[in-house]
Amino acid sequence: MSYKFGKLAINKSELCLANVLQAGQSFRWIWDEKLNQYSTTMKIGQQEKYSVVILRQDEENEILEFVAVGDCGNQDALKTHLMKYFRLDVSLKHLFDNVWIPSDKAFAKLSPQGIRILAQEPWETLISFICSSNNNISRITRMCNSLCSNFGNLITTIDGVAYHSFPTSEELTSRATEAKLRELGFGYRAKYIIETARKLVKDKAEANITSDTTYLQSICKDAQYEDVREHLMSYNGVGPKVADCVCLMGLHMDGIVPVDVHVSRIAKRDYQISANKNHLKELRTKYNALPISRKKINPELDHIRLMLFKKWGSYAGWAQGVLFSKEIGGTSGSTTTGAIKKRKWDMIKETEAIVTKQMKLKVELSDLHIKEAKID
DNA sequence: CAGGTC
DNA sequence: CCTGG
Repeated sequence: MSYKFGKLAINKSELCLANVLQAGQSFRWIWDEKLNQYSTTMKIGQQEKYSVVILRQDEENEILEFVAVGDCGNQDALKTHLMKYFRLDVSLKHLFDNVWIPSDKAFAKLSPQGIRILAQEPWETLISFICSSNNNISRITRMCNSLCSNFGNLITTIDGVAYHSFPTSEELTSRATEAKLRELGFGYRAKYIIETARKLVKDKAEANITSDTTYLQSICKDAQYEDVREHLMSYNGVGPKVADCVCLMGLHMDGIVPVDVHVSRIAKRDYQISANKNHLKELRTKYNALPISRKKINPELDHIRLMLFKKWGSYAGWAQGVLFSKEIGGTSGSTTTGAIKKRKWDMIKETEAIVTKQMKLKVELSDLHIKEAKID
């Protein structure tokens, strides 16, 4: 079967599919080794229905090709959606040259490798990262796909591969149980997923909102980052690390650095970040007013987050993405055969990043406009 | 132990 | 604590 692909000019140093789709941000892109393309299901634009989307980067590495299966009449909508999903309004070259290299020597010997932060669907991001706790990427990938195939809706089957939607909070509450999830190998996270889905259904009803996406976006409205994180941590299985992942990748709070063991190691080893008694006391006082934060936040890790924000600025989360990729190197993703394979780290030759027309034409983000959360 | 949370 | 590499 062949499709009519749309095209988007984008240099590989600005976007490298292998480096962003299989590096632990998203867990549901399927890589077809033979066709050298990626596919998944996603909601396009403001729609609630899921479509199968196929992506590939051509040999010259300067064109991103895309198609939504069975939706060929609406190529522009997909193009607009992908520009938001990949955040093509943000130039990595600009961040390297004008922000990170001048302020951080570690970036001087690095170059943009097409590693960027995605704007993912927040509900899927929340559940995916609940699954990520104390876990490895290949199992997280299996779990996310298991949620879709067991509790999502069948969208279509292509070349023998069945594509499902990511289940909504209602679908999870009505179709899944903790016992069933345990059988499927979710371990102790089974309870977190069920309870989070239930609470989201309840929260949405109280807010009179039907869409998971819209609801989670609505908690950012007129809210500071600290309040958004407090709200996210009201869900079971969501601590500061998971909440920050949702803020960064699901709610596009670009300055948020999720602090895990790796980032913590980088911070101490390469940046000599360490909190003194005053710092920690200040943070404890600050979170005293927020009952859940007070309970869940580790002041020492939160201090690292703040110091890295100070170091890297309003796109600190993106800087973390770059360094993190370097730290853990290649990782695994799923393929059409279901096998989890080691991924080759996709290095880019040192070419001058070309700011494409699409980059200059800043994407209209009107329907995504969420009041920028203030970060200190 | 694995990109934490209870 | 679940599970698996």
